[in-house]
Amino acid sequence: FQRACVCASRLPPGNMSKRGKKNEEVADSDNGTGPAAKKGKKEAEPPILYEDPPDKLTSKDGRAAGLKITSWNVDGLRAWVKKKGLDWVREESPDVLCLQETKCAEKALPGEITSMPEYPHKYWAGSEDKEGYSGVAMLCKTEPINVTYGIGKEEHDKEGRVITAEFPNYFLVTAYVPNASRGLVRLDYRKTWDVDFRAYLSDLDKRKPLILCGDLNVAHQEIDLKNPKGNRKNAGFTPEEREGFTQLLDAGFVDSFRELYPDQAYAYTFWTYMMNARGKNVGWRLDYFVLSKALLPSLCDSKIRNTAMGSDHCPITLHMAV
Amino acid sequence: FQRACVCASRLPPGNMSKRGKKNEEVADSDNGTGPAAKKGKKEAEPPILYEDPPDKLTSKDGRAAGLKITSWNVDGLRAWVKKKGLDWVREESPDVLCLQETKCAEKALPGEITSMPEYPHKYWAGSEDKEGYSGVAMLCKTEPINVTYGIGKEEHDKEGRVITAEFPNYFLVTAYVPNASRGLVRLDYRKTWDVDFRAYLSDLDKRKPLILCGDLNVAHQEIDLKNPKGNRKNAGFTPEEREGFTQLLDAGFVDSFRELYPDQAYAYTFWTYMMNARGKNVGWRLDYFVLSKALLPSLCDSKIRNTAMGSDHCPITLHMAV
DNA sequence: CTTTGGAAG
DNA sequence: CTTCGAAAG
Repeated sequence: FQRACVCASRLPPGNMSKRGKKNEEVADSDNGTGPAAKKGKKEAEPPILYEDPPDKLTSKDGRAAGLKITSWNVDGLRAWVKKKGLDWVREESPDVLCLQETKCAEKALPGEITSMPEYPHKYWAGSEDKEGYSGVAMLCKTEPINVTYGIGKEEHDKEGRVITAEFPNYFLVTAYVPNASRGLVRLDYRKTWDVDFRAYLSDLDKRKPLILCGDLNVAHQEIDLKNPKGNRKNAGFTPEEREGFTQLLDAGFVDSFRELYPDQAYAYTFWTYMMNARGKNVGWRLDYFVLSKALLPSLCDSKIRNTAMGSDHCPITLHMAV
Repeated sequence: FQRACVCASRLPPGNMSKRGKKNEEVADSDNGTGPAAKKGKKEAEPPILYEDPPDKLTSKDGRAAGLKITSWNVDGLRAWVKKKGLDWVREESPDVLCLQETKCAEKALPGEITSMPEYPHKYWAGSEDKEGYSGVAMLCKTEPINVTYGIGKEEHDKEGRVITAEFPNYFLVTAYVPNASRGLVRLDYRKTWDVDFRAYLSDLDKRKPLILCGDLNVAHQEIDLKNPKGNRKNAGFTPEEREGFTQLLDAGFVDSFRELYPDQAYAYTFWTYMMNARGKNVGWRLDYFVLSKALLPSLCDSKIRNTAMGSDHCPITLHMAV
């Protein structure tokens, strides 16, 4: 049942050759190492999988994890519910559940989730214009002090992309960052978003440290996707989007997974449904827990739950000793 | 497995009461006879089903059936193929198979049907403007003398609704007649169609007798649908559409099923997918084999294959001694 | 490849 | 309720 693979190399993949197709998001084979990498047909090399290690439940300074947050781009809440996503959530049982790409108006939400007693405090944001587009949600076991929607800029706040919850010791922000789209037709908008979103987070951070989670729609470095060479001109791995993420970190934030596992390759959170990408682990790390530096001492673990099915993204989970 | 019911009353249903809803196409219960027909909630009366009698394979004048034609509105050829519609067809094995609402461009046809060796002669007509709309097909074991598309009037021939095949002793016409639509927004067009289509058939009939089959999108008389009272203002049972069919018959044609079974109620070929209409046999007879009067002596049987699944219509089959 | 709402039935 | 193509990812 569980994917095999134990000894994933700790180094990023080597030379990526002959991109084939045109500008598709993932290359089909393109692992290009070893004797099987011949010129002709693709050789069906065994995929290099990634097995997330057991959860570490203490911080560096020895405090016990007391806060568990899960984030999942569900790619359509209703389909995801039908595919038993909520069963997995009940098993995982995080204190806070953050969802992206719900694609569902609040009035069309399935009863299975609106009636979930484990999470009495539920917050929904949907796209105001296009039904069934974008949308994020936050479900909490304990009630936040305050909850806000959007990032305070009219031009960004009509697509249901951000929910911010204030808790006593931190802000929790969940976000579904705009996709630059095929042909990068929305890259200019994305750059504006990145600037404004970073400003929003920096302002919050002045008041209280924050945890940002969600689908940030960028693979930061080459190690964060299977086929970096072939995707430099594709949405999610353009220099502009990568630079946006770098600038976010430079503003005083930390990529929790990369902080803990600086050299871990093949660890992805998204695989296109096309070309059996997930079966071959041809993926991207697009989903993150980003922390204010002040929260770093409380970080226990940052997990990638890549055996959980129900979407083209897998869930990620954060353990904090707060 | 097979639907029960043997003793369906030979009389049309009695008083239809309290229409409920607004102008939905089928009423939910509304059978309104017997002691269970009380004022309040619907009582879940057992549905009156219809079991088609065994095929009669000789004509009145004692000749053996030698031609078998099946007509089926498949409501989307690709979905119908996935639902094993072709398995049923292979079992039925008609000499000619006529399909309506294929909703499929010729280049998108599934290989399962384009490669079917039992039918070497295949003819396709699709909507020229809207992909995935309308469309009819005819598959033949033996090659027709000639095949034409449409009814020879520009204004009607862009939606892939008619194929005419000429055989030595008859024309075979398959048609998907335009639906008058919700709110009867296309009833005016339908009336024009009915006039022109009737003229087309009359012209053909002067040359050689014809068999017309397909989804004619009208229930002719009250006996031809479960809820006549409630549907007088709905597409498929307006006075105008019914009169169109009457005028067709007056032009020298015969409704083969009604000819053989003049009083058979509850015999339907279409049930809306909504409200479990098929399970309750709340249906309409919309699919017909209509014959030139000259072919009446050759009529053996006109069947309703209402156990065949895969569409919101069931197939119908004609046996002729030609 | 898969989700969604929209048109059509 | 179910089909389909479109937009989006």
